[in-house]
Amino acid sequence: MPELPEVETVRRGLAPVMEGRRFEHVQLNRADIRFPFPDDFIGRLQGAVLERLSRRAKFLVAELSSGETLLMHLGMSGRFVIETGSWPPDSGTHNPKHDHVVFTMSGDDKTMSGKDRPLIIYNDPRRFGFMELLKAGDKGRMAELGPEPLSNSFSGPVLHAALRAKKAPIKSALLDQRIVAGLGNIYVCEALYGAHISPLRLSNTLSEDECEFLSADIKSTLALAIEAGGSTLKDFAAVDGALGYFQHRFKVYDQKGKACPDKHCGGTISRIKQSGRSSFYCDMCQK
DNA sequence: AGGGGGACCTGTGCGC
DNA sequence: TGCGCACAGGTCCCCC
Repeated sequence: MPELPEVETVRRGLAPVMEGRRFEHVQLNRADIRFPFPDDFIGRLQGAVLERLSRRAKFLVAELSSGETLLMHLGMSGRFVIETGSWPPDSGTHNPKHDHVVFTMSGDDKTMSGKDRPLIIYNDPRRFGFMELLKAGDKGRMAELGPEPLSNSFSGPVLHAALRAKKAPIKSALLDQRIVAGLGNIYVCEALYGAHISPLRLSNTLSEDECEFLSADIKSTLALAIEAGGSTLKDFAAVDGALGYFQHRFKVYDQKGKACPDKHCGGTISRIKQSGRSSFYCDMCQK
């Protein structure tokens, strides 16, 4: 999926065409993606105003005037495309085969005529994404999330405390959304490289200092990626189709066989499997 | 109870 | 060119 920086980039792209607008029409092209859509999904959305679009970890969180909250998760290959007019889009800019949800938002009367209302199209070839509608106070699938990495609730001491009782490799622990919420495979690899920590290290062996470095590196890696507009991967594009460019800055992710970016190191980036997923690292400078 | 592996899907890129 | 396999950003569920 889109990891935290990509979801934040999507949020920033969607906010101007969704916040303060009413769901005039909701179209579902199938009954389920990863999970079935909520009961009466269309009826509960149509007519409601999307008051605020925020983000928690990798979830998009839309607060509605009805009092309910729409959660949207992009899974591995979900993306949003903004169009105007009617579905299917006639622009030919994308294949509508995997368009699963189409939101037609109310127009801004000052600048848009009726037929120019924004269409927000959810496209997801692998269908690992999902949407939930929550009543007030219900956190749904966000219930177990750990601290938001860019907030003050996440720090070296907080990380150290969370890792203390964990025996799993640090790579697995950082992917565990209960430890810290929003990291995925790419940014875990990148942050561990920055902190000079091997993905193979067992979580409970990290010192307080190492946790301080690691938490700082997680924050800086994510902040830099958000600033760059999210990474561009095969299945990800910013909602307006603009390409991000953080991919050109990956130091280790998908860099197997390349020289360690640290000129003084002289190591080579390896790829190993951990819990069925690829880890990229330099065994010369990550210990 | 924590942790590892498989499942859920489609698409792409590679080697033969 | 075509086929088959490996692999892909995430999460959930089952089993040890």
